[in-house]
Amino acid sequence: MLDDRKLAVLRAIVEDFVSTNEPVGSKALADRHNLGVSPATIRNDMAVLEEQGYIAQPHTSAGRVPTDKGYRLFVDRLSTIKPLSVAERRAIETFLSGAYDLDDVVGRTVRLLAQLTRQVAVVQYPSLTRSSVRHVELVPVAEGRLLLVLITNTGRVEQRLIETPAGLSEESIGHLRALLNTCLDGLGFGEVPAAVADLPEKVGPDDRPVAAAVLSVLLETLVENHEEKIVFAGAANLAAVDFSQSLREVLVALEEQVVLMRLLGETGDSSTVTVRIGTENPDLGLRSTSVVAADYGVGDLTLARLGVLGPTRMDYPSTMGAVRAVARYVGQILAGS
Amino acid sequence: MLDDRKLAVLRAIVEDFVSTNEPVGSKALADRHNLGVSPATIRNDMAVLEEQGYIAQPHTSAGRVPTDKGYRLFVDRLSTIKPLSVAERRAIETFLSGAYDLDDVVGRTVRLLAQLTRQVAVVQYPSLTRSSVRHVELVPVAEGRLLLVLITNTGRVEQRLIETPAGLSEESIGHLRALLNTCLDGLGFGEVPAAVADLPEKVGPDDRPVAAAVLSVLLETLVENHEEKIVFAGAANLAAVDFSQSLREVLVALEEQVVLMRLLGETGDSSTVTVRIGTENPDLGLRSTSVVAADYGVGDLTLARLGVLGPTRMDYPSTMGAVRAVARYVGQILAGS
DNA sequence: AATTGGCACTCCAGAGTAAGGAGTGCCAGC
DNA sequence: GCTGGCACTCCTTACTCTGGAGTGCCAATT
Repeated sequence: MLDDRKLAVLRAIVEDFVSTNEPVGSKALADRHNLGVSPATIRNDMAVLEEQGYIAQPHTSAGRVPTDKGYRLFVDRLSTIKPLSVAERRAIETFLSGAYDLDDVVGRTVRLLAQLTRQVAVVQYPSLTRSSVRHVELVPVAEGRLLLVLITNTGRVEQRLIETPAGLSEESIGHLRALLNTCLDGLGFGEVPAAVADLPEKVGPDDRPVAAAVLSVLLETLVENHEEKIVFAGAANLAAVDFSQSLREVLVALEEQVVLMRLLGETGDSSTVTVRIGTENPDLGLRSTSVVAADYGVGDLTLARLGVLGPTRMDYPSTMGAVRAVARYVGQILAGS
Repeated sequence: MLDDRKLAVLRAIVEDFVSTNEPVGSKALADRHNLGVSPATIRNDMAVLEEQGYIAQPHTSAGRVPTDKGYRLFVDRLSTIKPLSVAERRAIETFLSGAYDLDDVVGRTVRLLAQLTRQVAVVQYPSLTRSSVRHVELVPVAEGRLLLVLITNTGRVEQRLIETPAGLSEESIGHLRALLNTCLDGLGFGEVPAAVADLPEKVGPDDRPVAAAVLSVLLETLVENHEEKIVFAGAANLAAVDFSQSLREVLVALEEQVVLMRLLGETGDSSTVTVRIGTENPDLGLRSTSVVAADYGVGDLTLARLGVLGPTRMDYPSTMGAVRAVARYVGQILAGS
């Protein structure tokens, strides 16, 4: 349907439009890229591309602009991921290796990615459902209140307050803590519910209510797992692009954890980097943005996702390169710690 | 120098400009506020106010706009903090009391404040320097790496990775943990350095290097305290106001922890709510914004600050009311947990 | 002495008009 | 199937013009 030259024209249109942000016409194309044909021929090709929905004109007698469908074709068949330069790789490495805990790793990653791509970066914390228990701690913080602290193998630390019956002895707490740790150490979070089911029966009758309270909070934290932690950075980069009135919508979307989660999408179908373009996004406020995302993890184990959000009119090859590289380095850093 | 009527005129100008965002003229003033005098008289007063630098005109033959100096006078002498409505108070209370840990309290607070004021809210985590140690935990996460987890009386949980010599026994770790806890429990963070100074001497010779490593990380975390944690929310509200090109600058400033810290300013000079107007701010990118901030804490103990950032042209009385109210409620919530 | 109405003046905002130019679609010729 | 030519469209920019809001000043009034 589309011969090679038409594809080349589409590629040229995307590249020019991305770099100039202005509708591109047949003459400019013929000048800047040596396609070996005249503007008139290009016009004919453009007419076909437009008919098939890959490009559109803002108004009669203007140049052409890629549609979402056009970008999609570009990403799928007309471009290759652009590897980062050596200097960039080195910068990533040194910047990330300075991190001293998980919060810091995630914080540095998200800032790094935002700076590298000059867009908004989004990073999800290593998912609880794919982690395992390293240690459980119970700390009394006040009469009738315990702090449950949960440390995962990925270094993530979860904390949760528990209301307990008054008059709980130090000894009972110690006992419970020991029980929990022997029960749970090293367990994947999926296995936790089964492992702790009979916990109340293992403690003295007086401590049953406490055990039950701790258990319910524990399960709530892990299994329902309703608060996947996720952060973003680089909002300022949005203001640089001309988003006109939709900037507000984008900012609103970014502040909603839920939207952010949906944005990164399901963890990948094996392909390294996934791209969502414009209306392919689930959220209405983000019709004119694209998301480039990838899984990251240690070895074969996928921990979570990270990505970049920007205007549909973005430099996909470079952005995909940056996302892929950062995802790999984060994996390495996490593996090392 | 400025009689009552001139002050009334200034107040009217500020109020009208804040609500309409347009330069206000003498006629409009005479119509909307019953000042009991004619527009001509008001014009004379305005000429005086302008001469003294309280108001300015964008261009000849336009209405007047308050200057930073004008807002300052308004805040200091012409307005009173506007208490929140009962409904608003109740909403705050229920919203905040649903929080289940410190992260959650801070997160809810910042979102609440942003929503309440329709501006950007900034909340600092309870300062480490004013907290005390509740519990110290050492968890091995891999060969040669320990995770130091520190729990404060305010419920804040700090984590930090420690590189240790290899071949550390479970027993040594347990010993060190016990030592740390007995040394430090209940101590204010200012007292920590002195208390742990002789720690290496209390452990066996083999464990000295580990003890030293733990100690240096601990001190680094607490005393240097170089990373005051601080969060913001409501960036989307910035887009609603017309910040023209400076929006980018403001967003950039917001993403810098350091700038954010300076923004909230020193912990208060006893007055409940402090206001920084336009050029009074330390940061250049924020010349056209104002910051309304307050301390929060439990009882007499100040823990940290929170506040709101918006255009200089903001509704100061309401914003101050919201900041004051939220600061109080956060204190109550923290006291209760 | 303070206040007021009148008046000429300034200057922005918005609407209308015109010229320029980039780009298109179509067609006939190669 | 490609190309050059040509008429046409319509955006962009600049310019002009007018209406109106607002000012500053002054002479009259209280």
